[in-house]
Amino acid sequence: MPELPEVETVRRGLEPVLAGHRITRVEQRRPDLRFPFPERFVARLEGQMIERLDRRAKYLVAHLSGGEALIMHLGMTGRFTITSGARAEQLGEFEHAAGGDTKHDHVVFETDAGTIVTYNDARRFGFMELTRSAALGAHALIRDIGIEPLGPLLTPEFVADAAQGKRADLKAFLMDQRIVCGLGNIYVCETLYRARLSPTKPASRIATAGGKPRPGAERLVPHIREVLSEAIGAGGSTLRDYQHTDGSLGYFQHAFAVYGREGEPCRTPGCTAVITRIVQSNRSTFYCPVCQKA
DNA sequence: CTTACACCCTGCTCGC
DNA sequence: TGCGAGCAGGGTGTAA
Repeated sequence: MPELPEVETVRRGLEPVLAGHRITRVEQRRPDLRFPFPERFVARLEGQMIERLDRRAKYLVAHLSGGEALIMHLGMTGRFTITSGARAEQLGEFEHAAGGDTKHDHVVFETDAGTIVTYNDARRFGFMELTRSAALGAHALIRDIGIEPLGPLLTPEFVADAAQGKRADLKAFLMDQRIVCGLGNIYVCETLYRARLSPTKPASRIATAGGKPRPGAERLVPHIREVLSEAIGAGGSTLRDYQHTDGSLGYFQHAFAVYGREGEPCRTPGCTAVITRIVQSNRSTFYCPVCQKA
C-alpha cells in the first residue's frame, strides 16, 4: 500500500490494538522477507509491552518495554490485518486469522487482549528489524532519511536549498527519501500536477535565486502538505485489493488527477489536453504536458 | 559526490 | 484456455 498516507493509515489502525498491550505470542513463518529476520526475532518480541507505535517516513516503529524498537516496512504489498479476540476465538484457528490469502501470511502477532495481527506480503519487499530504541536515529535504515513533509521543517527555503545544483529531474528529486521522505510515485505525480510543475525539468529550476526560493518551490510546498493531508483524511489510496487493517478501503484514488489516467482528459478547467504517461527512473510518471510546463 | 540501472518477488492484466 | 510480456504504491547495491 504504502506511501506516507497509507502507512499513516495503517499506523492509526494498529495503534489502538497494539499500544499499551503486551505481545503474548509471535509466529514467524519464514526465515526472511526482503532481508532475513533479526536473530532470535520471536524471543525478543514475546513478553514485550508495546509502549508506542510511531511512523517515520514510510516506516512503522513499535517501541518496546525492553528498550528495543521494532522497525517495519511494508514494501509494495505488505499489509496488516487485525482480528479481534472475539473473532479469533470464533474462527478457532490461528491460520485463518487474516482471512483470504493465508499463503503470504508471514508473521502473526497475538496480544494480551487476544487480538491477532497478521502481516501479509505477497512480494516480500517489506522487512522487519530490531534495534535499541535509544539508537533508532542512528540505525542505517533511519539515519539518512530526510525531513517529514508534514512537519515544520518543510519550507520553500528548505526545498529550494536542497534543489541547489541538482541536475536530477523534479520527479526523482521528490522521490528521493533522503531529502523529503514519504512521497512515492503516486503522490509525487499528484503534487507536481497541483503545483503545475513539470516532472522532467531539472530540480535546480526550483532552487534559490536572488536569496529567495523560486516561485516553483513556493508553490510546491503547500501542495505537498495538501495532497498528503487529504490522502490521510481519505484513509489513503486503495489500488487493486489493498485494504485497511479492519478491511475497509481508502478512497483517495478517486481524487487522482493524473495518476493512472493516461489518455484521459486533463481535469484543469479549460485545458483540453490529455494526461500523458512517460517512464522516469523505470517508474511511470503521469502528468499533463500542457498544465505542467514550469 | 551524483546519477543510472539492474535487481529483489509474486500476481495480475493484456494481447495473441 | 494457455502463454509470454509488461506492469505494479518500495528500496538497495553496484557501476560509471
